[in-house]
Amino acid sequence: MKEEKAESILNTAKKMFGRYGLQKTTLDEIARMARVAKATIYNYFGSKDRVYLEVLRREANEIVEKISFSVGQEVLPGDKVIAFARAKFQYMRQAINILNLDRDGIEKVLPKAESIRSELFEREVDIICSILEEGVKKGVFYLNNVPLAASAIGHALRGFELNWLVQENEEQIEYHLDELTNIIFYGLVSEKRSANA
Amino acid sequence: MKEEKAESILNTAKKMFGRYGLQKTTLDEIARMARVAKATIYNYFGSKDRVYLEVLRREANEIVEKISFSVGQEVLPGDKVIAFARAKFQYMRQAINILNLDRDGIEKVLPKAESIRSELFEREVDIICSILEEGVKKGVFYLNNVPLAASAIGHALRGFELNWLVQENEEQIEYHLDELTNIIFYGLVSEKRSANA
DNA sequence: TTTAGACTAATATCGTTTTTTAGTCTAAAA
DNA sequence: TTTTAGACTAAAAAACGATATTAGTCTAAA
Repeated sequence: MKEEKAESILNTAKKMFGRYGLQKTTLDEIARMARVAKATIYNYFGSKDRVYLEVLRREANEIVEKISFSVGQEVLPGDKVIAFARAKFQYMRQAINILNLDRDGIEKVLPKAESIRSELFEREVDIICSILEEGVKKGVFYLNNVPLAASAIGHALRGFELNWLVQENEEQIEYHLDELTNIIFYGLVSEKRSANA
Repeated sequence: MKEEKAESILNTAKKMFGRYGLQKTTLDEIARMARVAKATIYNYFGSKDRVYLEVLRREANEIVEKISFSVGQEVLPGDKVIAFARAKFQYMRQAINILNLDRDGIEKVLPKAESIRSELFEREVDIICSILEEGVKKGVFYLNNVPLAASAIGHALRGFELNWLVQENEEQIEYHLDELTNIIFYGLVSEKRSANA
């Protein structure tokens, strides 16, 4: 029941996979770096792929967790939307392996890995969905089809996510994201505006 | 001055590159399929890369042209935004090589090719920009920073573009796109709504 | 339980040979 | 003049076999 062993293995694996990728990282190296026997890794995870998938799974969970926390800090649905967007982009940075996953096009990598990626997307949409639902219930948002709207916003945010991998300047992302949330709030045709940049 | 030769070469090249990619397509094949001598291709284009880049350039131009036309058909700025989104996704389908370009992650391909891709993005943003500008001038859109808003919308649409490569069902895209434009118009906080799905 | 380490079978790497292909050239045909 | 077929070269890619790594197993000791 030495949980710390598994912990140590996964932390090391996360770093190594993040730096060198799935192929170029060997279990012998991970074992050496994590100061455990290779057999121990097999005891816990059974295969190299499952170590990798577990790393991805934890990254996804961590992101969802952190986003949920940030959203939970806010009270007003509007603030929650903004918190969501900010948190997502801030914490995505730490999910190196998930990030590399769609930098590499996903193709060659395990199908399971892609499903974790798309599951993350759906969980994000779920969070957006519940924010929107709350907003509608409170009478501050007006939407015909909440799940559809959530999904659309989710897709829109993906555009930033993927471009951001190339773009380096964090400020640019901030600006654009602010403008997008602004539009999402008030639309193009409303006179109401939040504080301008 | 036999323009038709160049035309034939480019049409054939577009098909072959689209089907087999840059690497797996040989100039000998293109020459054979286009019923011209290989030397003729070199007369016109000078190198294989330049043939490929010319194909990309034409695809980009065609898209911009078709989008501009579709947008031009509409009078109201709101309709123009919708026309833009629809046209973009409809005609992107035909730009096979540009599409493959970011399916393959762009990495391995020529740097010039990427610049054509990002140039296309900027031209699209320019179109959106002028639509928004017109809307603001006519008093139907309200925006602090038009270019920023245009860029944000452009990024948002990229999210669909990239996801759509994986998703097969065209209808889904339609639905989501409709919802997104709806949000972009009226925002989350406005009671005004267009006809619902 | 964990460990070090030996072990195997599959996979990847590497260096070499062979083939393909981008790009050039020429002389004839259009 | 321009285009063509085809020969040609140099460079890159594919094929291939030999070598080395590495995923995964097993064992006996700690």
